[in-house]
Amino acid sequence: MSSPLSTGSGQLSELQLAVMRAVWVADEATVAEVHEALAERGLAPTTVATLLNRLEKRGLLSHRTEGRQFVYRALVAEDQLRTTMVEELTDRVFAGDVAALVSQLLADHEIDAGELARVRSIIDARLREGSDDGHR
Amino acid sequence: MSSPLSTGSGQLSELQLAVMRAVWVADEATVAEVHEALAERGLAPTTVATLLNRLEKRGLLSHRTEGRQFVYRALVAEDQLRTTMVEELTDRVFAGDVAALVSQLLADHEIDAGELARVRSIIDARLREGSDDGHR
DNA sequence: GTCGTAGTATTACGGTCGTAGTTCTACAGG
DNA sequence: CCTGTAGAACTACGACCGTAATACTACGAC
Repeated sequence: MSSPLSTGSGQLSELQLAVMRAVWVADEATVAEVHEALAERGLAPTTVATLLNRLEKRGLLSHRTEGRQFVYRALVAEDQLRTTMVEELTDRVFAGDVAALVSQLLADHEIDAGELARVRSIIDARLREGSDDGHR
Repeated sequence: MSSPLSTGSGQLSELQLAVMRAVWVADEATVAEVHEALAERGLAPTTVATLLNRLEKRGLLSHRTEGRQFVYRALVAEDQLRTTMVEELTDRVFAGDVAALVSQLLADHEIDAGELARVRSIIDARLREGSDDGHR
């Protein structure tokens, strides 16, 4: 726990997340590849380069030089980022009360029964697992 | 559905939320009162005034003049804001997959059995309620 | 060796946020 | 009437975001 995520505001914007996603799915990606992946947004290539640059400065990406282009890699896993962002929202908006957040989610959304059952089975598994080992 | 929240990025920072909270709990609050409520942050009174001002411009607050001071009121309910913010996170980070978000929450947190049971009962109620009326 | 060009580095600009100093205005006390 | 002062209005500034134009550099083809 020393990644830039734990160092405070791990909030990424939609766009930044999109860039991260492009890198995640490709595992490694050049500026051109990320630009291509975000093609439908109509961004200039230099814009994408700037984004990657700033993300690297934030410690979320790193790059190596291959030929004359940069190949970026993520320094944080998607799960980590998700966790951090969810956690921050939970703290900010629900004062850390996870159950309250879940309630809100369930209350606000038209979740089909299948999804609900899925979630419930997750909970059941958790409950059943009891505290036999606490946490992995 | 025409509040500023539905109009795109309803993301508020920690500080902005704190200000909103101060107004929400007081129902109406002067600059001085909000400043007082946020006292532990050690902000200058003018800073608080600026915050309130900008929040008003964003359409989240309004004020009336009483004597020589401003009395602010929230134009959006806390629930609305919560809903919007959670929704945005769900979309951004989980592509709208609420169940995935819930899974993540359950996986990442050490939620005590009581909380889990609470959440599950909410789900059960939902499931039981079936689709008898859909939504009020 | 010169030059086109791919691709990075630098710079920019308008917006917002956090933060607050400075200025203006008008009520209250003398 | 004059003035202190409370409190709002205006201005500011560094940081970061979205966006990108422009500048630079070096490889590859002649």
